Amino acid sequence: MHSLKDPVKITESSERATEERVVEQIFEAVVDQRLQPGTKLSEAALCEAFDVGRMHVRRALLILASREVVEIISNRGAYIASPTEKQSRDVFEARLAVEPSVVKLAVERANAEDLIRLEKHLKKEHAAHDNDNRHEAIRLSGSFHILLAEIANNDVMIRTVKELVARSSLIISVYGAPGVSSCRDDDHTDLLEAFRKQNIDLAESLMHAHLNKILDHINLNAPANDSVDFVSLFSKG
Amino acid sequence: MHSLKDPVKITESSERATEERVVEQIFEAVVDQRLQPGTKLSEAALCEAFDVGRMHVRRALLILASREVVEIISNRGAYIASPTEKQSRDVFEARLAVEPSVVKLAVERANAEDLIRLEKHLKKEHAAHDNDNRHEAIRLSGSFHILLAEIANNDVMIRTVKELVARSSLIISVYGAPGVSSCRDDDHTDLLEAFRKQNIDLAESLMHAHLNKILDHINLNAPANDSVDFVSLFSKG
DNA sequence: GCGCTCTACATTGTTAACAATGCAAACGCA
DNA sequence: TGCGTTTGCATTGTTAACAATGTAGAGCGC
Repeated sequence: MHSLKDPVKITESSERATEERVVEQIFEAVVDQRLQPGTKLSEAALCEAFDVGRMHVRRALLILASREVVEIISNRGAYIASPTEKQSRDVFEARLAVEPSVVKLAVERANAEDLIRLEKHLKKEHAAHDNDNRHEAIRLSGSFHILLAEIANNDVMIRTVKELVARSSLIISVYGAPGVSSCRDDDHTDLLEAFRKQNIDLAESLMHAHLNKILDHINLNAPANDSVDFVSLFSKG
Repeated sequence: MHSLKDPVKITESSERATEERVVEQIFEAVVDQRLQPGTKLSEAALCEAFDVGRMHVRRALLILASREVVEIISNRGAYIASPTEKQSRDVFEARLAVEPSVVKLAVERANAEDLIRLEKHLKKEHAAHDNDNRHEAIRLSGSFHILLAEIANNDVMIRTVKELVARSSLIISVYGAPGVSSCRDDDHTDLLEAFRKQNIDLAESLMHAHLNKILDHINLNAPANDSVDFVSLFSKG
């Protein structure tokens, strides 16, 4: 068909970047809490919003469901997930297991350029906070953790952290103390200090403490399983 | 339509368990190396093998691709992934980060019943080894790690470990020393000992050592990026 | 009016036909 | 014979129609 005399790729790439793009966008909207748990994601609406066919929308929803960011109920549609208490505990347990290692690798591998990226990011975070730009602040707060995984330069960790950050946003929506929506108290800045000092142990323990602090603002009155606790449910208080 | 007088659910669940099933099966085949890297997964073949429609096959492949166990190339089809060196390093880095935490939680939470499950599993592993049942041995060796995540009772970790174990099988296929296909040297039994003693630190360090031992049998002659090393490629020897 | 049933509509799930692309074998030409 | 081209087939990608299910509202008996 087209040989040497056809140096230009015709289709460039129809590729399946389509659903990737949709997934990304929904992820972002979940992270900065523009999409709340329980929100229905109707196929028609998404088709219009992203200007893509129903097939791509359904495939995007399937990927999101496989990451437990979206729940698909047969014959009823797709909804932003509402994490159960068990799921919430699993997510933060996983974050406590993974993210200290992420930050360890990040400190080991960060170069001058990475430090600048971190600085710039923190400036933006502070700016968003000062301007009371809530969505932006939450988004940046989450993407700080993702930036660490990028500096660690590990694709598995990047993907994992992205998922866990998104789900954390949902957890905070459901169980979080009202108003408290992100790490406001500059733990992130302390972490940058640890980067500058190349102090791995410090960075790890800061991350550990940071995640526990987030967890402190979340109200998981943990029965071991997911059954409803009728006693506390009907006790006056 | 059907009200009180219809106490039985009609459809039981057409649900999307269809693609879940296909995903599971392919995962298993990858883990025990019946499916090797580069193997083409044609839609028609899978439709026949699992007796499902093309739609479900495509959706299953999409999920597998999102876990980087298969690679989908536009207009050419789906193939079992051939991990690059970078990807391989990422996978084992992630395992080293996650699995010690998994085993830590597992030891903390294991009850008598769990110990029995572990014992039974190890017996099967040994039996498979003694009978030179290679596929079975590899499968059990992988599912030991998954069993630990199940005992840890953390769904995120279960899903993560499943993915990492499957990808490890692919990595071993590509970069592993021939013949060495799994943890044969009873590190798993040592781990059970740590469970019995409820020695968390021991269990963590055993897991760490165990993963590093696997890594020792893998030949990642690591250039920092994935570009081909033409110098060594064309040097005699 | 209250509750139930039934009907009409909206949404999701599935299938099948069609379009586009890649691949391989046959052909032609030097 | 070797290389490039062409042509036909096999496979994947996309769309649109159809089937099935859920939902809301009207109708109706009590």
